[in-house]
Amino acid sequence: MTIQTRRERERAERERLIVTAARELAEAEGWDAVTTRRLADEIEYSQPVLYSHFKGKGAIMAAVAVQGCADLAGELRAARTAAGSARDALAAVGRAYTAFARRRPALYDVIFTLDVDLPFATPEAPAALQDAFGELLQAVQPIAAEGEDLGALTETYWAGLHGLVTLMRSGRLPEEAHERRLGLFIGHFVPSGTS
Amino acid sequence: MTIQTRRERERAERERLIVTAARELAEAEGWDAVTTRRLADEIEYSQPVLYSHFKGKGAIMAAVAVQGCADLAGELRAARTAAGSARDALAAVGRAYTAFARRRPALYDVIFTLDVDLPFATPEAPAALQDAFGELLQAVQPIAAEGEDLGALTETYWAGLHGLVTLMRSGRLPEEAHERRLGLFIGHFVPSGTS
DNA sequence: CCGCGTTTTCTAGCAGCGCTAGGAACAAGA
DNA sequence: TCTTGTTCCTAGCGCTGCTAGAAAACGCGG
Repeated sequence: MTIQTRRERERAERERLIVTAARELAEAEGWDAVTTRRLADEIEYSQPVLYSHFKGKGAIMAAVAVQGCADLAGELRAARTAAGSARDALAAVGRAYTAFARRRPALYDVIFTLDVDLPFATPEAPAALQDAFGELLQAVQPIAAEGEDLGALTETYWAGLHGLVTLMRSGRLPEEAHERRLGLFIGHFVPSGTS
Repeated sequence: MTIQTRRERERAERERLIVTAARELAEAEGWDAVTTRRLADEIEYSQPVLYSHFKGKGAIMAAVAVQGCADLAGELRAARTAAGSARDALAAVGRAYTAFARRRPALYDVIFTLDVDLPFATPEAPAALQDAFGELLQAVQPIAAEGEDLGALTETYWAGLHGLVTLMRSGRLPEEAHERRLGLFIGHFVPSGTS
C-alpha cells in the first residue's frame, strides 16, 4: 500500500518536473530549444521516460499551456477586479492580456499560437482555458449593448487583442505604437454612450 | 551574348518553377508537406539546386509569401472599389480579407503567421506587402475621425481581422459564428455618427 | 571531330529531430 | 538466494534542412 503510493507520488512529482522543465526551457530559450533530448537531459532521465508520462512532445506542451493559462486567468482577474468602472475594467483586462503576451511570449505562444491539440471552445476545454475566457466575458458583459450576443462579442474582443499581440510579436507591426493601437482598439470597442 | 542570356532566362524560369511548385504543394497539402526533398522531386531536380536559387527553405517561403500577397492586394482592391459608401468599402475589405484567409490558408499562413524573415513595416518591405496594407489604409481612411492616427488605426483594423482569422483557423474560435463576429468587429470599428 | 576548361548538377553524408523496440538493471517476494 | 515483475536506458528508425566534393554536361579553340 504505502510503497505503491510512494511510487505514484514520485511519478507524479517527476511529471511535474517534466512540465516545469519544459516551461522554463521554453521561457528561457524559446520552444525551438525544447527538444525531447534536451528536456531529458534537463530532468536527468533518458528520452523514453518522457513518453511514459506523455503521449508525445505535443502533450507536454499542452500541459504547459494549461498551466500557463491558469496564470493568465489569474492576472486577468486581478486586473478586472482592481478596476473601477466597467470601461476601466475592460481596458485593464485588455492591457493585462497584452502585457502577459509580451512578458511571457513562450507561454502565450503555446496557449494561443502553436498547435497543440487542446480542446478549445467546447465544454471539454480545460478549466484554466474556460476561466481565462470567463474573465474576458465578465469584462465585456457590462459594455455589451442590449440584445447583443455576449459570447460572440467577447470572442471578437479577444481576437482583437490576439491579433495585436501576434502581429507585433512576429515583427509585422512596429512595437513602439502598441499602446496607441491598443487604446484605439479598446476605444472603438466601447460604444460611445456607455458608462 | 545570346547564349548567356538564354541561360539566365532558363535559370529565372526554373526559379519561378520552384516558387510555383512550393505554393501549389503548400496549398494542396499544407506547409508541413513542403520539404526540400519533396520540392526537389516536384521540379525534377536534385535538392542542392534549390540552394543555388535560394538561401534556404525560408527564402523560398518568403518568395511564395510575396507572390501570395500580390493576390491578396488585388482582391482587397477589387472589394474596395466595388463598394459604394465608405462604410461598405471598409466592410467589404474586411470580408475580402477573411475570405482570402479561409480560401487560401497556406498562403495566408506564409504571409502572416509563419516566420519567414520578410521585412514588414519598413520602407524595405516588398511592394506587394505595402500594396496590401495600402488597400487597408484607403479603406480605413474615410472613417477615421479627425486627428486620429490613420496608420495606427489601420494597423488596429488589420490586427482585428488577423486575430479573428487565426483564432478561428487554429480551432480556438468556433467556425460557425465567424460572420457574426466579423459583423460585430466592423460595426464597433465604425464610429456611430460617420456616414 | 576532339580534348580542354568552366559551369552546372548530382550523390552521399552530416547533425539534429520525434519517437520506439528490446534488452539490461533494479527492486520485491518466495 | 533465486525468481518475477517493473522501470529504465541503449541503440536505432525515418525524417528534416543543408552542404562538400565528385561527376557530368556544356561551350570553345584547335
